[in-house]
Amino acid sequence: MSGPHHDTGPDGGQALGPQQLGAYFALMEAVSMLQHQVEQQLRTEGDISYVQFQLLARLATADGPLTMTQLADGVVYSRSGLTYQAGLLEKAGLITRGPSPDDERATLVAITEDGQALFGRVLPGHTEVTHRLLFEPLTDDDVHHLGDIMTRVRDHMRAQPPRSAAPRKRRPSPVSSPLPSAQA
Amino acid sequence: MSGPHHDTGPDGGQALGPQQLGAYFALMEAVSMLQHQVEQQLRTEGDISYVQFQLLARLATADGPLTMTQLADGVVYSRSGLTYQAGLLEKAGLITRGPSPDDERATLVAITEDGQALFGRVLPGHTEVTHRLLFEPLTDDDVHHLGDIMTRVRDHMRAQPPRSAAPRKRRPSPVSSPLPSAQA
DNA sequence: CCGTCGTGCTTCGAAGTTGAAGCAATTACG
DNA sequence: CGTAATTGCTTCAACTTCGAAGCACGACGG
Repeated sequence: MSGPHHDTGPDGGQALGPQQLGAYFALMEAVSMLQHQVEQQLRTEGDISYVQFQLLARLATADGPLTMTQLADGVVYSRSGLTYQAGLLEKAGLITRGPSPDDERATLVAITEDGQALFGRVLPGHTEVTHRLLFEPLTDDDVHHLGDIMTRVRDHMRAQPPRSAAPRKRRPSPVSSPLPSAQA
Repeated sequence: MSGPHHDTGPDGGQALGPQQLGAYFALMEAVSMLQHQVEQQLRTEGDISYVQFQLLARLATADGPLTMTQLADGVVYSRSGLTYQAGLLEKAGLITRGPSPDDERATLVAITEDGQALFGRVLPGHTEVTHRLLFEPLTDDDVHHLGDIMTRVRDHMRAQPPRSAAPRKRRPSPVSSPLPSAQA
């Protein structure tokens, strides 16, 4: 058993072994395919994108309204992207945006009944696709391993310091993600 | 085509257990973060996108020139996307496009020396990022498991018949902005 | 109070992706 | 051969995303 060795290679770079290359490629391709299929399903059944689904999911499982910043965390990389998507969702009547009583510069976002209804309508299909494509060929043991491995990787990545200076101060309030968060 | 009938609930959906949910979320978030970091590195060191890197990689490791279709396979989901990217790469002098002697409608794409040089220049950084973010917290055993699991998942997905095989079109309403609040 | 800085969100322009439509070459089939 | 269906690629319009710049509010320090 070897530990998590990460020696710097003799050539200055880190060479990836065949085992690692295979894992890397399979991982990226499989996730890419899964994402694509999930998008198809969400578009077909609910006419929403994966990003919009994630936003609805966050709002549906949150206790109350969220600010734009809280909502964006882990779903999109830019605030402007969230502004755009929130505009679409609001226009569709799935969410509402209103000023915060405390901070008038903040915008509180809440899910509407239509939004919850839509979320409930597409969730089974989402689950079905995920199950059929991802979990069907896996044993319980595999799932356990996968979760353990990817959780460790994710936490490791989160702990990595940003390569460049933070353009703006980050909000260190990591909310327990009850729903899919694509990235931080 | 109806899949496996493992009906576990009255709503016809497959419920995902906590173990599966955790694995799913960690998987998606970790890959998303990894992709983002890789894009940053490629943009910084070589001024190319991840897609462009993948295309160069395919050409660099292929025996000879590839057709557009062969090149697109597994990298982009639309042919037009490849046309666009190939245009950029050709303009940058990294690849060449020419007609095929056999099929005159086909376009053969080959990598130039500049393209190979650029690929060789950014590859170490790519490897380094992948190693640092993905493999550093993993043991050799983990990598083996991950590769095994994801390879099975990928092959399983590849074997899945396209959803558009037989069924007729149901509702071709490609509305993206105005989300229909259709009360089913 | 008042000026300054930091924070929350939006607007704007640039770049990339997709699906549908279109064109040219090839193959299938009488 | 001759016509029709198919294949390979490109063009085009619509949509999405991001980063930089901008606006408005809130927190401090004088």
